[in-house]
Amino acid sequence: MLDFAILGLLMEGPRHGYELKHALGELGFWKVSFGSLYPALRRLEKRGAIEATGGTGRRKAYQMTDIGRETFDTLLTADPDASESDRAFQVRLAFLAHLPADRRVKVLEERRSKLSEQVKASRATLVEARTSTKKTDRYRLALMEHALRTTEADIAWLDGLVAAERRVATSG
Amino acid sequence: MLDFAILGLLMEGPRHGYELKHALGELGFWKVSFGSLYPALRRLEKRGAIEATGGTGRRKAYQMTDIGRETFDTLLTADPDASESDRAFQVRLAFLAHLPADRRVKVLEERRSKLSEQVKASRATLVEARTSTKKTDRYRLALMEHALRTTEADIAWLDGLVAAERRVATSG
DNA sequence: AGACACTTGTATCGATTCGATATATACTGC
DNA sequence: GCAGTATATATCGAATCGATACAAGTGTCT
Repeated sequence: MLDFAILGLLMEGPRHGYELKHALGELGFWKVSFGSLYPALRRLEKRGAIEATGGTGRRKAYQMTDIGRETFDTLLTADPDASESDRAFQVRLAFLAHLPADRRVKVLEERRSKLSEQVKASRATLVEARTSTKKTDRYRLALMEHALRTTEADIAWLDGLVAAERRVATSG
Repeated sequence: MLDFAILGLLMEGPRHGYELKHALGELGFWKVSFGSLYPALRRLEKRGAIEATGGTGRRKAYQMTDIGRETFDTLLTADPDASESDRAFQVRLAFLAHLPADRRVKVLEERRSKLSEQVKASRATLVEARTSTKKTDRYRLALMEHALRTTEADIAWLDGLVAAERRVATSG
């Protein structure tokens, strides 16, 4: 998953570790640690997916290999199973532009339907908590409500993305 | 952190592993894996913070010990450093009721100020991305905007909690 | 009654990721 | 020339994940 993210970024040109960390951090949903990043780079290098090209000074720039491009494409194309984590989806979305335009909406809609399930379950739990004889702690109730509202907001956001996608498809 | 969550739940009475997992999952922000949970239970047991009491059938119910209550109180009272993760905050919030009422607002406000910082940084990055010569990928832009809006919503939510807190303080 | 699926429940394995820390150079403002 | 910050790579131990195994209990269809 980190591997996929790294490969995605390297698709646009060589980068060194520090740069990769910041590029990922800028996306706003994940501050990768060096303890994850450097091992991941070595992992990818060992698999032959990336290779180090001399970088200026201390820098060690990495670039894609043919194997890397293949790996990226495989991961990108593999249809996401139901157990995909939030983070995995967001990473996938970050590189969705690499997927053929006609397959993008499907990714968004599958995510949407997963979140809808979550909302359903979440609502049921809330009702349960509110009507239960022994009343739930108010902070925990607040957390549950917040989680629900956040997921609903995520769905609305996805709807916006789908709409934008269709707009681009018809106008382009 | 998981340890703290487990202790917090056990403060309200004995539970077995499976129950703990579901109770945490219901909060909506964390589906703990068994691979985390069972080792955590063994960890806590070894430290003497919890002890197994016979449970029905296969079940192994755990309950707090004096050491456990001490540990929980220490973790609860320790003021959260700046590097506290999202999850750590949410867990802390779940058990905020155990903290004396007059100290709760401070926890919420510290969290708020941390998120405000994040928003500031996030806005700057967004402006950068939008005005940059080479335009940022539209999906990545969407992710950045969404992260920003989510954080703003979190802040509004916290404001609501603070308001509720003060209301309770004056009325009670 | 027997067969089947599903939920409940504990447990462990390897791999990933985190958070902290070490180390050192480059640049920036005073 | 000095302090402070940003840049940069690296590694360690511990926490967590995701998958999987195993098995008892519960319901339900025929």
